[in-house]
Order: sequence, then C-alpha cells, then structure tokens
Amino acid sequence: MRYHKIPDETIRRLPLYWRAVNLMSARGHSRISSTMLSDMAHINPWQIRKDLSYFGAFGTRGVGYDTEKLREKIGEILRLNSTQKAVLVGVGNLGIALLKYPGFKLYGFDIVAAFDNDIRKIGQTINGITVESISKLNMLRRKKIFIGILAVPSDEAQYIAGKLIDMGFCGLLNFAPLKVKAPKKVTIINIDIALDLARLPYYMPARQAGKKSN
Amino acid sequence: MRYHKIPDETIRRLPLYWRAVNLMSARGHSRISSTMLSDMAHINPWQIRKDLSYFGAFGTRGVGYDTEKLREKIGEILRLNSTQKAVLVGVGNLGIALLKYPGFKLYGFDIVAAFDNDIRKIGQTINGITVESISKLNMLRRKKIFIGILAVPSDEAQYIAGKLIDMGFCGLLNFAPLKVKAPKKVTIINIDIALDLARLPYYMPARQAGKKSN
DNA sequence: GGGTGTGAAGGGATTCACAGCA
DNA sequence: TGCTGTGAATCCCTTCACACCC
Repeated sequence: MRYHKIPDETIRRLPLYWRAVNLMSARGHSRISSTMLSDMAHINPWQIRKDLSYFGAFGTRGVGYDTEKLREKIGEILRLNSTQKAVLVGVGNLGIALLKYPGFKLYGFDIVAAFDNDIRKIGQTINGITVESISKLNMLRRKKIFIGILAVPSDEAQYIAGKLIDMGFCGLLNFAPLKVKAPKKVTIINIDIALDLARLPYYMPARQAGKKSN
Repeated sequence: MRYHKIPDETIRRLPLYWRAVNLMSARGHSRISSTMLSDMAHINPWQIRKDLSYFGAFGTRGVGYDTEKLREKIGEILRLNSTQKAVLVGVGNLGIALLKYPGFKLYGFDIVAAFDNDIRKIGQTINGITVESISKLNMLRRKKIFIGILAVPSDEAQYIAGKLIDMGFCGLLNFAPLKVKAPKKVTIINIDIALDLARLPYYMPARQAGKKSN
C-alpha cells in the first residue's frame, strides 16, 4: 500500500494496539497475530491489519508479527518510544487526579511541573510535583516541553492556552468544556466528560432514561 | 427526510447543540439560526441542519429555529429534559473530582450516591454525598437509578460493572482503561484519558515530539 | 432576500475476498 | 496450511446545491 493518506481513525486506534502489544511483550510472547490483538483490543483483525499496513508491511505471512518489532514500530509512529514531558495547568480536583493518575506512564508521559493561580495551592507538593504560580510559567521556556494539560476553569482555558502556545507548546490536552482557538500548527485534543455522558440516555431503553424525576 | 438511520456521529454532536441552545436561551435569544449555532459549536451550518433534520423539520424557512422549541426538542431526543440520577463507584482521586465536577448539572445529571470499598473513604461526605460501602450497592435496587459512573481501578471495573448490570443498570460511563464486557442492551461509554493523550505526539512537529529525553 | 430542508454527489473508512508468502 | 497485505466493493457520513417556504 503506497502513498495513502492515513485515516484519522487509524491514529485513534494505534494507542490501543500499543497497549495490547506492550501487554503481550510483558507476558513474554515473542509473536503476536492480528487475531490475538483483536481479542485484546476488541477491533476486527482485518481492521488491525489494514491499519498497520498503512505504515508498511512488518508482519510475516503465515506467522504473524514479531512482538518487539511491532512494539518498536508503533512507538515510532506515535512517538512514544521516549519519555514525553508534559506540564499541568490547573491543580483543582481534576488536576490533582491527573497528577496522581498512574495511566500516563504506560505511554511514556511524565508530568514534570504543575501550575495554579490559587495561593493556597502554590507550594503544595502532589505526587512529587510542587505546584508553582502561573506567573512562573515562563520558567519553562528553556525546558523544551511542548505538551500541556489544561485542567483550568472554562473562562481561563483560552487565556492559559494562549500563553502556552506563545511559549512554543504545540500539543494541548484540554479538559475545559469549550473549543480553544489556536493556530493550525497546534494540536488540541479535547476531553469533555459531561459531553460524553450526555449521550448515554439516548442509547438507553426509553423506560429507564429520561423519566420525570420524582 | 424519512426512514433514515440516524448516524452515530449525529448523536455525538447533539450534546454540543444542546449546550449552545441552552446558552442562547439563557442570553434571551428567542430565535437562533444554524449559522449562529455554527459559531458556538464550531460545526458547519449545513451539518447542523442535516443533523437536526433527521428528527423532523422544526425550523422555519427564512427565519431560523425557535430557541425554546429547539431546546425542548433536542432535550427530548437525548432525554435530558428531566434530571438523570447517576451513581458513582470508586471514590479515588478521579472519583472525588467527578463528585465535585460542576459540568454535569448543565445536562441534568445528578450524582446521588457514591460507593467505595476503602474503609477510610466510607462515611466521608464529599459535596453532600456520603460515601457508602460497595457491599451496600444493593440498597439502590428500589431507587430506579440506571446510570453508573465507574472510577475504579482496572482490575475491579469488570466486577463492579457486572454487579451494576445485574441490578438493572443499563448505562455506564467507564473511566478504567479497558473494554468492559456487557450484554448488548447495556450501553457503555468509555473515557480513557491516557489513550487520548497518546495520539497527541503523532500530530506534533517531529522536532518537538518524541525527542530522546536527556 | 434569507434561512431551512433534503436528494444527490462526493469522500473516507470499513469490510470483503483473495493473492502472496512462510 | 496459516496469517499477512491489499485492491475492490461496500457502507456510512459529509458536503453540496438548490428547491422551498417565511
């Protein structure tokens, strides 16, 4: 397969494969087939094969994929093979949960600093990170960090995002429930918890969802 | 437009419209056009019109949509017009953040109970909710609650989900990074924070993402 | 004129079916 | 035989263009 634009959906699935392959690697499997991956990631085997084939043919026909090679390859594509430093802004309830969240490590993410403008938060140490004042964001300039996690209130999100972008940040994970405006070179991934929850009742049986509350 | 299957993507966008319409309603606009909605939700006007048209024609040509009517209608489709009771299981850092999260209210969600199996958590009151032991989940049976929010560790998620489903829950919001197995009648929406973050470096300029950490 | 509603066209992603190779 | 790799077919969603009605 040559000269093909890679579907966005494929990129969305790759982290799933990465996780499955890592697990298989940890379990000592040196070979892995698309069917095994399918069982772990809950994605059709042909979908997996097609996704992987966008990046070249690194399996062996009749055999499967070499676990380590596949791990290395997916990591290379997603750029997860080396540690990614990230910065958290907003140390509220959500921010604290993120600072303590163990799941980032699996993908090589490391939150190395945290900022807040609440005087009561500044100076606190959470999970080894000491919270700094937002006015000290500038101290990041020479640290070559490009990923920011925004856990600030909606009305501050745009302002903080702007500051980070000015400082050279080009990847933001935004938890505020609004669309942050940014130049095209900056990638923003939004996680809006309530928005996802909001479509749950639609899929539920009518009798159970949407009852008048008594 | 008749007899059309409604695209899943349309359902995914409806909460966005709901939020925009509510905001316009609060601001006192009695009429709203697809262009105005577009500005707020950052979705093309023709996409909005098509999405809405799947459910009938409730705009007025040459004029736009009646704000209240549209609000009522979208709320009816998503079943957000009446308060939705939900239950939280897992009062760790993330669980606490969710209990205090103000964003659910906008969509009419109300967390009415919280459960954990950590003895130190049980009895604590967070945001007006007293944490109960998981062994007391049964007390929900007659309360007619059908939505559960799972903020438990991965290795407990499947077990807890099973318990809730046995009790008649049919909508789950799962934060554990794994696919929970459930009968088809149960809808599970997954939010996997790290998974979303994991594709950020892919979109970033090569020079900035994936550098060997020094 | 102005904004909605919608069939039709276009574009993308998924699924299929099978060729190709160990 | 077994499993990957991939063009082709299919399906689904988005976008367009314009009919329609205020």
